[in-house]
Amino acid sequence: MSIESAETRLRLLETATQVFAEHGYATTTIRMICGRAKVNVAAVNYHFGSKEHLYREVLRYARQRAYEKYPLTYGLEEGATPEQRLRAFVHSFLLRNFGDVRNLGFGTLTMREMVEPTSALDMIVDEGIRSLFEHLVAIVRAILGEDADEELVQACSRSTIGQCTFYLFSRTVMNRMAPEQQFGAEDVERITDQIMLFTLHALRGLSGKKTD
Amino acid sequence: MSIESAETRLRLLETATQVFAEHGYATTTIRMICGRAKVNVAAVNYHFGSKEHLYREVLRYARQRAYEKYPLTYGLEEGATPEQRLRAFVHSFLLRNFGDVRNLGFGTLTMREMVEPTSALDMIVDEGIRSLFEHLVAIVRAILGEDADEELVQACSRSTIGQCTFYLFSRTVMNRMAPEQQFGAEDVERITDQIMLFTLHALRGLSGKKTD
DNA sequence: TTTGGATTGAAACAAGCGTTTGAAACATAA
DNA sequence: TTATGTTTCAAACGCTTGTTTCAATCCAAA
Repeated sequence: MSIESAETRLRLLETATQVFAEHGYATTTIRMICGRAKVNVAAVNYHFGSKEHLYREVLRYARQRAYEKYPLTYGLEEGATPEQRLRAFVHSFLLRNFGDVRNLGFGTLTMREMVEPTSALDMIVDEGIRSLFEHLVAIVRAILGEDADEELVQACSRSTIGQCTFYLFSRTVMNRMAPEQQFGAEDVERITDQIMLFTLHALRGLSGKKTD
Repeated sequence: MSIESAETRLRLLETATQVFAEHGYATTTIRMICGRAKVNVAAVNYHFGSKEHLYREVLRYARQRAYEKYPLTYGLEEGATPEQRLRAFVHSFLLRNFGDVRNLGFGTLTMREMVEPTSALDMIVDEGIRSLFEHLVAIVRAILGEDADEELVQACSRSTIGQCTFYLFSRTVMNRMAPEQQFGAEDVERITDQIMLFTLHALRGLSGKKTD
């Protein structure tokens, strides 16, 4: 494979990430992607085999880049407290999913896949979401106490990540309801603070208790 | 319009609600709907004008039926406390959005519209979500205290509804990660309890404080 | 410079889409 | 029964889709 061929492939990957994120899998056409990437329509099938294969490569590509830049322990030092690790989790989650124009695609692509699953959802779950959630559960368990009821730990983990995903899923609606208050990259710090404030009060109040 | 014509129209509406909820607007074809409803493909354009007009009618229809059955004050008596009103809000939200097979469509349709907006999103926001959120904000303000910082009230409202929407948006993923623990209509009571437990501890902890 | 596989490009392909057509079937009132 | 407007139906319309074709072009090795 020549250098130029690799460049075409990469340009297709980058462009397709944007277009798939903007329009979703079904609505995106190969001609949209190729038009914006300034390559021939046959290039997708030559380099990736099909629209679906390109899409799967896009998902991998976006995820890898997002986690490289913002790992689960983003900005964390050795021997951090559970509270610090929770903050790093929330903060990196927000950054990874909509904190940067350059990896804008990842959060949107994942979100779309969750709402309108293609065959690629299993890949996303197995290669990302599962370990993400387990990471969170471990932190929540550490805060609640190691002997906390498992169902309570799970429920609190869902409540915590639910607050985070809200800013991803409800972005379009919130921006329409309160256009003066956008939720973008520059608001990540403030949102992190608010989620932490809410969550830590809840977890401390529940610490050492049983569910129901 | 004859009785049979009205029946055809209604059958199209019901069937279209299911199919749009299952596949989304773009992926759904008129032939899918008409095939399942056992009417001719021309019926959609005859009774509704176009696929898009049918879709908008479906959104109205699903919303009206869902709110009729589960209003914001579902099961609430006069003079209820803010905590009781919050519980009714969470409970009715869950029931309305995925608590019943008969109004399965509403939550899914709204969710899809939020992630992949069509021109109908403004309608959804103006005729439903805006007042829903304001209703919640009023409750949260009552719990935090009337002189609570407005930004804190807003943030806590987002954290609260974020927990609710999680069970809607992340359903596909949660069911894949833990197939033995499904989140369906029979789990609404338990989920309501868990959200309330988490949220009330957070709100009580924050009561009377300022955000920073 | 010549050769041969890799890559690109314009054009065409079959299939499926939303929509339209016009005749047939139906229902209702004179 | 006849006349009139409504509703259904099979078929076709024009268009877009993902994909394929095959000649033109490129580029490194011989």
